[in-house]
Amino acid sequence: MLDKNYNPKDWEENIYKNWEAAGYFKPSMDKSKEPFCIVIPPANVTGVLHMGHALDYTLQDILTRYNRMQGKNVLWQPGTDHAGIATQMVVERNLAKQGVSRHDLGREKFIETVWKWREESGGTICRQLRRLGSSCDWSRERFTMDEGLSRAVRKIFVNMYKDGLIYKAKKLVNWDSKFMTAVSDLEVVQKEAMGKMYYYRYPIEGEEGNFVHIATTRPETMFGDTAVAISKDNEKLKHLIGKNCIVPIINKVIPIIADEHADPEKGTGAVKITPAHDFNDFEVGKRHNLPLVNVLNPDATLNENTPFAGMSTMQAREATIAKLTELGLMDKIEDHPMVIPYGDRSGVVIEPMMTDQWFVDAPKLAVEAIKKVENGEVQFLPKNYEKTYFEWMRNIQPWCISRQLWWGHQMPIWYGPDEYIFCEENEDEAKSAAKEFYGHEVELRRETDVLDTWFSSGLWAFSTLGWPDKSEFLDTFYPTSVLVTGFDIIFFWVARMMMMSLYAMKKIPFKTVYLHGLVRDEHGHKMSKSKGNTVNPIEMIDKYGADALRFFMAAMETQGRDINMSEARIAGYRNFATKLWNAARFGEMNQIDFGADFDENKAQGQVNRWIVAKAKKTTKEVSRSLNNFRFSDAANAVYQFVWGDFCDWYIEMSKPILYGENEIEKAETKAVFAWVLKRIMLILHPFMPFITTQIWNSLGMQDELMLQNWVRDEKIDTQAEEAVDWVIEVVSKIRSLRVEMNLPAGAKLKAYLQGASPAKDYLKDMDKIICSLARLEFLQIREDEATQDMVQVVTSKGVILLALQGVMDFAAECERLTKEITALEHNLRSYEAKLNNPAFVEKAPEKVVAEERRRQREASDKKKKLEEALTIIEKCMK
RNA sequence: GGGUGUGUAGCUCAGGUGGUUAGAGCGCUACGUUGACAUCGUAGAGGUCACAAGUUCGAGUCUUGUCAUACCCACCA
Repeated sequence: MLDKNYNPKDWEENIYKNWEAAGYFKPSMDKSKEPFCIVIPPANVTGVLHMGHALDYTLQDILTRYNRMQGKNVLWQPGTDHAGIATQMVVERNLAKQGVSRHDLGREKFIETVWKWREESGGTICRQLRRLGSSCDWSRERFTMDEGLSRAVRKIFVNMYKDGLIYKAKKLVNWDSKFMTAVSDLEVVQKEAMGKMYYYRYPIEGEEGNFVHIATTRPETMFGDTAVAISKDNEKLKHLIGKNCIVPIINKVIPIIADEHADPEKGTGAVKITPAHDFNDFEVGKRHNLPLVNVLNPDATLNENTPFAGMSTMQAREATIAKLTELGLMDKIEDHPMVIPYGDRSGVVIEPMMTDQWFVDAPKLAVEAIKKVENGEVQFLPKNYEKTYFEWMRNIQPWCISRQLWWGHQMPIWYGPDEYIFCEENEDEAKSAAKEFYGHEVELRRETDVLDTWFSSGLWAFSTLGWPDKSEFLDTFYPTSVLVTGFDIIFFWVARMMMMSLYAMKKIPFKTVYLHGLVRDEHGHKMSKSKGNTVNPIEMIDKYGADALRFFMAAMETQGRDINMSEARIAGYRNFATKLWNAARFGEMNQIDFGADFDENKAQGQVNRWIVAKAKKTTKEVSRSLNNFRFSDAANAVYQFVWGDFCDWYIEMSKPILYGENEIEKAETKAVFAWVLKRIMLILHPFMPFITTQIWNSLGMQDELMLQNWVRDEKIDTQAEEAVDWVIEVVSKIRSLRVEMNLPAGAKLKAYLQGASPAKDYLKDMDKIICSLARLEFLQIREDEATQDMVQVVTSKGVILLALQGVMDFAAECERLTKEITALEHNLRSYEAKLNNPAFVEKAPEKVVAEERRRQREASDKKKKLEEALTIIEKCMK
């Protein structure tokens, strides 16, 4: 039995528990079935569910449930990510509240704390995923730092190192001075800001009063200058090339060199070269063999190579300018728009810094990864993201994978006494390798750096399936079927997965990449905590049910475009669920037996045949749309069928039969009703798994809905469609006329059909239905002419004549209409006068004028309508 | 500087290969408690499909340009 009201909160969580307990999310592992697999984009363990997750996971669950219902062997592989920097940051912040720093604890204790913290709060996002209805196989849940995945990370690392694809190098990298670690290019965000350009001059060595003028946005780095560059094409300045100049304050002599990096058009044409703190200067330095002078400490304060050791860069900048001014070397300071790099997590300015770091040879790995997309083995949807992917991959830089953090996969690298590198999967192997190398046992020192989180995420498609061990799951499900993720993650994750998977497996990780957009607020602004415009999906679920939120996501998802949040719309889909709930209750109240088998092809009644055809058409449309990842088309097709065809028309049309005397018709209609409702449960289930299961179970169905088979390749009987579509047309037109002519709502009209076949034939079966829906006393066929008191309703298949005699008082109505028309005419005159007044039109605000025009148009339209009605009535009176 | 989107009803958005009268939800107006449902029903108002030119028998849809707007990448001494 169904409750009187639709209250999803009462049973959603319970239904989920039953599914999970029964093991329905596990793949069948039936070898004869086609495999289908999605690996979940691992959520940050520290995270809580946001709208982006809700979208991402809803789409995946729809695909998972749909394919499961296709009878495939389906695995949705879940898991979470250790999210190095993000997690370490959260735990450090927690510790700070107790006045403890990670250094107080030491590395080992700190990592213990992180693990403990994960145990306590790490399950949140997975619990929230369950609230959404996600049918992933939780028994296979993985974590990027669990034992198996850590082993995969070490193995890949060792292999790549030995293949020369991972190497250590002293390079200029992006340095985050808050976390005191290197970060990759992708973790740096460029922000525009108004800064200052400082113009000052360096004296030329041995030429009193001669200077080279330079311009810079970062004067405090001048202590790291090891040259000044000028273009050899710079006619004005090229005479200085070859001379030396003096860095003031520290009085250091540096050469003036020729380099094309110095654009004569920019700045002063002469550039100070600071190879240790600028990516361009670094390249210049390499070309000219310039020494590197580091002027910063890891926390971005100035070091002892400068006169301002210990100062922050901003303090040092001021001090430098003050000193230069004192020395009389400042020329000018100008406002200058510039782009400053910030750490995406730390929010502090990123400094290019010379350090020892580890790199993956991404340019080499990219070659295959590009090819597989070019040749179509991997397809991006929407397709234009392939261009973005190519663009990035073809210009890819070596990937800095080492992080000077504590939380993460410590690199499997050991150093011998002479710093010789041993890269092995564990300490024992490293030791024996060292023993072999040195001829005796030695003390080894392990590398303290950890790996970029995305290194382990990059292995996700195969590591979660059991790699490097032999695994039935790996054999069955790799390559996976489709990857669903946000477009913002293409570089971070999709590209890395392509490269790592192709390296490790020699096979693509997935066949299709479906990229969706961002969920924005209702006005299209990006959601952010600082703006305070975030919406919590769990709150939406509490308020409207998970099904409503899911359906919203599906219905809004078109071709990967961004989605604007709309609570009103979610409420609308809750209403849709209520509507369906009540339709099911209607069936229940009419003692419909849902358990009985029925061959829908045997239905005789027009209306029954019609709804069966519509149901099959909708099924086909949903299949076709989901096969092509057209989520909104699929959702809208079901929505329109359930609310429009089934509730608005079929239920109303079946009432006269259900309440009538014809037992044969009644029995068939009940059977068809049951068949259609069950079909709705089936095709709606991927979108709204909770309500469909609840109704299914409440109606006494024994088998589990989510394991039912989807129906394919049905014959659709299109013959019945035309008849019922005409009935709908007739009823709609009569209803319109009733309102337009102001007929009393309860008045029963006499109606006659003037028409030939097929309308006449349709009438045989359906006059009762038309009468009931259009509130007619009767509808008969009439061959002779219409009498005066009749109005014509023209339909596509014949004319319906409505007899108005006795329904309304013609004289009174005539008087009412005339009065109303007179009043409107009066109004129209006043609008016209106003709008013809040039003073009004020119001086009044545009809005007011437009409003006046709108009123005028409205009044004029209404007048026309009333006049038409009056004409009809006058005719009737004759 | 290079690239990718978007611009359709008051609001938020749909409109694969060009084809009757351009759709939906919300909002709005009028009416309505008829034996599933007021979380509802019936009817209705509301659009120069950003602008301009072109291709075509026919353009919201294709081409070119303009304007507006969002994002991505790179660079900026």
